[in-house]
Amino acid sequence: MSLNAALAQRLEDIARMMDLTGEDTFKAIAHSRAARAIDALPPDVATLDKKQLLEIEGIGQKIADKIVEFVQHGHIKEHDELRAKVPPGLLEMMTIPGLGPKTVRSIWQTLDITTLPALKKALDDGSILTVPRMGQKAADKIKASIALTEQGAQRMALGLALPIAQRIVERMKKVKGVKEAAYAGSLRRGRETVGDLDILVSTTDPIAATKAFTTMPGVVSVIASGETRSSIRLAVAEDVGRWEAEGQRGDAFTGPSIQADLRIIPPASWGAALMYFTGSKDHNIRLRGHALDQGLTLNEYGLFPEDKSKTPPQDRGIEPVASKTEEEIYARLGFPWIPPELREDRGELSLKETPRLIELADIKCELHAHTTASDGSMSIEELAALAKAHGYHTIAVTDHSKSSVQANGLSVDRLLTHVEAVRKAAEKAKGITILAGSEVDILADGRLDYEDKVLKQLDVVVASPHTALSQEPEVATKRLLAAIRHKYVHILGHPTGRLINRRAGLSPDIATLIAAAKEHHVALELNAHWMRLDLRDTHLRAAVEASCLISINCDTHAPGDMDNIVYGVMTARRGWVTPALCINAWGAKKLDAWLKAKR
DNA sequence: GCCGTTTTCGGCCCGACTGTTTTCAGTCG
Repeated sequence: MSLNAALAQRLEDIARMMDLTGEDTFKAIAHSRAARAIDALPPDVATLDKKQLLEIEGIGQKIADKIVEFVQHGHIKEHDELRAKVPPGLLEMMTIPGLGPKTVRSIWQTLDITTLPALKKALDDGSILTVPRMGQKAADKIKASIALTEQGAQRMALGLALPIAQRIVERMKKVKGVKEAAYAGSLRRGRETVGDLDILVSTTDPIAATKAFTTMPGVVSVIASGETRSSIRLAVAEDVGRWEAEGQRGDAFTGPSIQADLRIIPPASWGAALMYFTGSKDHNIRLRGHALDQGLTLNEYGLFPEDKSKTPPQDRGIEPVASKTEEEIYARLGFPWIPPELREDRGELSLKETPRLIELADIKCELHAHTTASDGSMSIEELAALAKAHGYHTIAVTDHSKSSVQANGLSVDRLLTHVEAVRKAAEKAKGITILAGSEVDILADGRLDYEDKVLKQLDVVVASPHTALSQEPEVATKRLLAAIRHKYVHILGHPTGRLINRRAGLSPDIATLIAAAKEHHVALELNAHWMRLDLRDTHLRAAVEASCLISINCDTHAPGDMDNIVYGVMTARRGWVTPALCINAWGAKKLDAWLKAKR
């Protein structure tokens, strides 16, 4: 775990323990906000002095002192003191959906329950019912929620969630009375994982839409169902690398599932609702603040004049000043339209105009792909045909190097034979450039898996770490720096080696890598596979600020893999990547000149 | 605890749904 992540965890724990001890809620919120700010921070906090810390939004004198204390001593006194007061099991209890600080505190003080097993016992023997405001229904819900958490319900990867959401949207569009349907939430913002699916529908027949939603195939339970909102759990099943909603299941279903929420939106409020439910929460809070500054109030029904009344304006027949489209609401507040991927309260409201971020149509080549020579499923010709079908001008054949034994990596002899075959295919190919390259292993000590005289013969070299992915951050930084500084390396492939929800990967000092990559004209890869998305959004943002080159690649092994570019582009946009900085968006000539400059 | 183009004090986003109440607290997003 990186220092930033460890610190963010401490601050978040402080916030949660404050909730539990009945401390001022706003104090807890402030710590929680600071935790998120630290978590999204590209530079290592240890490299920042107090003055720089204070420049970060949401960090003031007190929290800055706590950060300095953590960096210098490895712990925070206030954290230690709270830990002494608050049993650790309570924090675990609070991770159960539906169990908030008030309820956990109430259970703690009434029954002296401080662990999850003790809570389960109280739920089973009925003693939980002696807690104030705790009835049988609430107890049943908590019980079901614990069961769900224990079976490992975690945030679903973007690449698994998006196809499911798209299918639900298509289904809802066919329901009688439905005018518009769309997905929102973190999925629309392109986050690497999503907790649930937010589906928005505007319709003349809310009852039909609600019924269609709560009874569609795959629904295992209906969590809530009202006039404007319904929540369900959907069973999902693996299907050729994707997950999809399965057929109807009984109550006993305990397999993987995801929550989906339906919101019924009045057509006149479509833009306001889309904005509201797209979030992020922090972006919305920031926007509302700006609205209040201008004597306006913003909710999911629109932007209204603020008049301090307790009854919401839409319930008093007050006309919004903007509500139909996102564009008009942003414009009325004095902002350009902000692309969903940017709405994370990371400075996007300082933009004077909508930035020209990278788009799917900008991608013109794939520079990291495998064939049957190593662990891919396509021949050179099939790979080239696929790239051509995607409208690309160039495809790079980059099979694994010799140390990747598990991936049938190529010995020097096999590589040279393979390069011959690639060159022959390139001569015959029409309308596409085929490059001979390698995805060469960066060995644990930073050396590359082939000698220089071999690498020199290749058109493109992608250097990637595949083993020793638990190295200490300092060792990993040195290792990757060595690869970046290597004179024949073009691209640093999936730099951290992480696998979402499965493997943390390396935690190198990203700022150092970015500076070196910039200096040595090396592109940092954003591996577009939804299991990787490596580099991640915050790293990319730091790279963009340093004008470092980015390469978005699908790491293609099989025909469907090139479609993962969607997730790469979404992630790149979250990192504010522009077409100019993305070498895959360059024309063939510019790319060729850049590649040859290293030979 | 943070923050400030009316503020260094007094605010801090806002609404839906559920369950336990009988007018509202808690949680979520």
